[in-house]
Order: sequence, then C-alpha cells, then structure tokens
Amino acid sequence: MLRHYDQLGLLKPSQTDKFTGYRYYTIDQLPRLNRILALKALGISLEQIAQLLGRDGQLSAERLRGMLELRQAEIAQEMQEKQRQLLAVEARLRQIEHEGRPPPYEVVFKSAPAMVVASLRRIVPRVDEMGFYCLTLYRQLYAELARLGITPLQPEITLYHAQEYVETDLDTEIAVPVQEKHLRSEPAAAGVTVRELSEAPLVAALVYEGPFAEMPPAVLSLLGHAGSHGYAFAGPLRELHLSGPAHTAEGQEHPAPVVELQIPIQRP
Amino acid sequence: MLRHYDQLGLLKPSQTDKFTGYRYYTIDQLPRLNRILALKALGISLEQIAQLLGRDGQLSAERLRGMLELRQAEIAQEMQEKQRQLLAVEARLRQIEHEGRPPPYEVVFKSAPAMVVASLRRIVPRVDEMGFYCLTLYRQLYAELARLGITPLQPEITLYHAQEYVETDLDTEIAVPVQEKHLRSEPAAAGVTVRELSEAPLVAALVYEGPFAEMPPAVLSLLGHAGSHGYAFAGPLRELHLSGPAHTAEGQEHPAPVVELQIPIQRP
DNA sequence: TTGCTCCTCACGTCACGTGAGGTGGC
DNA sequence: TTGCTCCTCACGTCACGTGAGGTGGC
Repeated sequence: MLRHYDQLGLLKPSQTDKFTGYRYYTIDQLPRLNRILALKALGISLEQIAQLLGRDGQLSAERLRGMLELRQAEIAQEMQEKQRQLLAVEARLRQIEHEGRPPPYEVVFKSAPAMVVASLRRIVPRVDEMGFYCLTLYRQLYAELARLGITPLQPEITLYHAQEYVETDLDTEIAVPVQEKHLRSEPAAAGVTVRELSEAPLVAALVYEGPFAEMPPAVLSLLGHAGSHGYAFAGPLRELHLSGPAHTAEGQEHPAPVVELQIPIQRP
Repeated sequence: MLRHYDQLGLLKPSQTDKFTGYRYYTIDQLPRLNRILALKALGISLEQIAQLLGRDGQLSAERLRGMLELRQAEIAQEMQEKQRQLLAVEARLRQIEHEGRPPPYEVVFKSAPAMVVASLRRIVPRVDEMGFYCLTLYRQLYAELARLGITPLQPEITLYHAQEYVETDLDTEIAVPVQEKHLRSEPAAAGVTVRELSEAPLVAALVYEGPFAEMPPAVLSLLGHAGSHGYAFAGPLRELHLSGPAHTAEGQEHPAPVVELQIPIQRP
C-alpha cells in the first residue's frame, strides 16, 4: 500500500536510502496517512483524496464538504442498486422454492418501438382453437398482402386484447409489419386493417423457445413477474414470432419457434 | 459487450464470416443472452455465470440456488458497508456544519499492545499546572532510571486516570516503556513503579501535532467521536509522545510534538 | 466516391495483490 | 552461512470502454 501511495505521489517517504531503496517515514507523516485512510474508508478514490489533501495536507472545508455531499449522493445510489439486487435475488430464490426448478426463461425490461402493421382481428371462442384460428388468419392475411403487392416484414405479432386472463372469447389480432408508406394507401382487402402499432415505452419481455402448446406457463410467469413488481398493465400482450412465420406453407406449425412475449406496463 | 462475451466463450456467435470476421447470431441465442444479462443484473460475475450456464445453457436449480444464497449474503455485507460509509459521511458533514472547518486530525480504531513501563503517579491540582508537573515528573523518572541503569524506550506515555473530564485534581501517571526483564527486578527507587500496561483490544486513536496547550480540543473530539458511536470507555486516556520526549534536557517543552491520543473502548 | 457498420489489436480503468528474482545488515 | 525484511519490475484483477487504423457492401 505504501509503495502504491509513493508511486501515486500521495504519500512519499520523507527519505529513501540511496543504496538500498528502503523507504523511511517520519512520525509526522502519520496524520497524513490517517487522513488518507479515513477518507478512503468513506469510499473516496485515491485520486480525489490527492486533490483534497494537495501537497501540504491542509484540506479546505468547502472542497471537503462538496466531495462529501457528492459521495453521499453516490452512496445513496449504490444502496438503491444493492437493494434492487437483493430483492431480485430473493424473488428468484422464492421462485425456486415454489416451482422446484428455475424457469427456462428470463424476464427483461425494455422499450418496444412503434411500427406499421397490417392486421386481422377476431374473437376466438375457445383457447384450444387458437392454433387453428391463427393458422387460418395468418394464411388469409398473407394471401391478401400478396394480392395487394405488399411485402410482409418480420416478425409476425399476435396481440391478445383481453384485459385479463381468459380462456374463452379471446379478442385476438394477428399482425404483420409492413413498410410505413402503406399506412396512407387505402387497403381494398377484406377485413385487413393497416394501422400503427404504437410505441410501448416500457414492456416486460421474455424470450420463449418451444411448442406453442407449452407457452401458457411462460405467459403466466411474465404476467406474474410484472405484477409482483407492482406494475400495471398498459396494453395488449404481444407475441412476436422471432424465428419467422409460425406456420409453413403446408399448414404445419413450427415445432419449436422462438417467441418473444411482451406486456406493456406502467410504473405504479 | 458481445465481443467480450465471445472472447470469454460465454456467448459465441453461431457463425463468423470467414473473410470479414463479422459476428452473426441467431434468434435462438437470445434466451442465453437474456439469462446472462439477468444473472449479471444480480451482481453475479461473468465467470460464475459461465459456470452456471455451462455449454448447453441449462442451469441446475441446485447450483443456482447455492449461488443465489451466496450472493444474498454478499449483498447483505455490501449493504452494511454502504450503510457504514453513509453514516460516516453524514457524521463528517454535521461536524463541518457545527465547527465551520474540518478538524486537523482523524479518528481511527485499532488495538494497542501490552508493554512494560516504569511510571510515577500523582494528583495534579489544576489543569494549568499540568505542563509544570509533567516536566518535573518526567525529569525525575528519567533520573531514577539512569541511576538504576535501566534504558528508557519510546514512546513516553502520559495516562489520565480520571473517569470523566475534570479540570482539577487530575490523577495523572507518567510512564516510559522499559525492557520486559525489569518487571521482575525490585525497583529500589523513590516512587517509581515498574508494571505491565495491559493490552487494549480496541482503542479510538488520533494523531495530534502541535503545542500541548492546544491539545484539549483534540481530546474532546476523540472522546466525543467514540462516545457518539455508542462506545463505552474502558480505561484511562493514553497520550503517547511519538516524536520523542516531550521536554528537552534544558526543560523546554517540544514546540510542536506529534502525539497519539488513545482511549480504550468497549463495544456497547 | 462517401458514409456506415463492422472488424482487430492494444491500452486504460482502480487499488492494490502476488510472485519472481535480488540485496544489505544482523 | 542463514533468515529476515526490504527492494524492483511486471503481470493480474473485472467487465468492459476507448481510440487507432482498417475493410466490405450499399
């Protein structure tokens, strides 16, 4: 430590043996060392300490006060961060206790940009008919887009407009991003709407990989996670098909698609 | 970040262009990235994350739980440290507010070793006679030691046996360390006691530099500091003359001695 | 031809800690 | 002669950030 402080010029030995290089300190260097250690114990950097102490070791009350107030704010920040970490760690531990094993996905918070989509919206009577409805609707949507000469972009997005978790009469919208210019041109297709899907400044999201049939636990986990952090839902659940269209041309469902689930939220 | 993870082998691109070196990732690498980011947000190191995730990205519930519990304990430690720092910063700020400028010394906590001392003990009637008494007593003590052929060691220590801060009838002991062997030999000198000054496992200490006459504020600061941290005093105040004997042979007081003040304390 | 986005080194951050290899005085 | 304590490099820590200098496709 003393070698380090010597190198930094923070505390130089009062004398150095010319032949052996031994560092010799005098008793009256003790106050300066104590001052350095005391400031260091507050978490102040050596560089800042060097600025405070200067060459003579006198510290101005004003500059010290400024630095302490700065440090006070920093510590508050750091404690908040630790607090956040602690809550998150505890939440994960509880999760493991309850479910026996860690979930195969992670919830992250981010924003989702606005985009222009072509979409179809229907009420799906029962949850177990969702697969069939989506297949049909996406096929119909892609056919209409082809007829209109509009190039579909990626990823497909299925939106669930239900305000809460329901298993019947699901208000479902299937959407495909298109170029912005198509927003103005009147779509002459049956039931196809071209609209802007607005930006979501904050969403809780997770990436799920596996069959659609096994997705509900992931949905519940996402909603539960966001809910348990005290957020309020601020829009329909979005299901992004990141690994491409959910269905092949032959009407086969993708066996293990990569899906991003997003729920727009508001800070409580 | 991705370059770094590539280098560590934590998240390698599924494909790297042979000619340009461009890193290409696939959509199904997203879950692994999210897992990495989620664990990192808990303050877990990349090395530990690599151990947890392994090559396949499956994390065992047991190992995760172990690591989370470890991390939980770490965070608790870190928060305690921050809490300590915050209190210390606040204490220093209050000090500046009250006194207008930072004190020229720092209080540190440490232990003080046991040692054998030769000493004289007297009641000093008034605090303003302390200088004269000490001069006389130290002169007498050194004379007796010389007569007995005992080599005085350093540093001189003055002990104040009063249980509280008083200004009259101060129970004062002046002491000089001597070699351990003198503890057994009967001292045939007038009033000189050879005794063990016991170890103090915990003392609050500060190093003061300046005239003896201006030392009282430092003493009050030390006692106040230890007291305000909730410690109980556990022995007489010790005044170590680090820069050598306080008086010259001619009876002059050292103009700006380096003095270490120690107050033995107990955790509350 | 000009931007743009990617690339590869290589060095810096912060406060020391840790060897490797060496030396003077007891 | 042997320990002991000091010395001087030089590299490692941790998770990237920051240039410098260069490149392929629009």
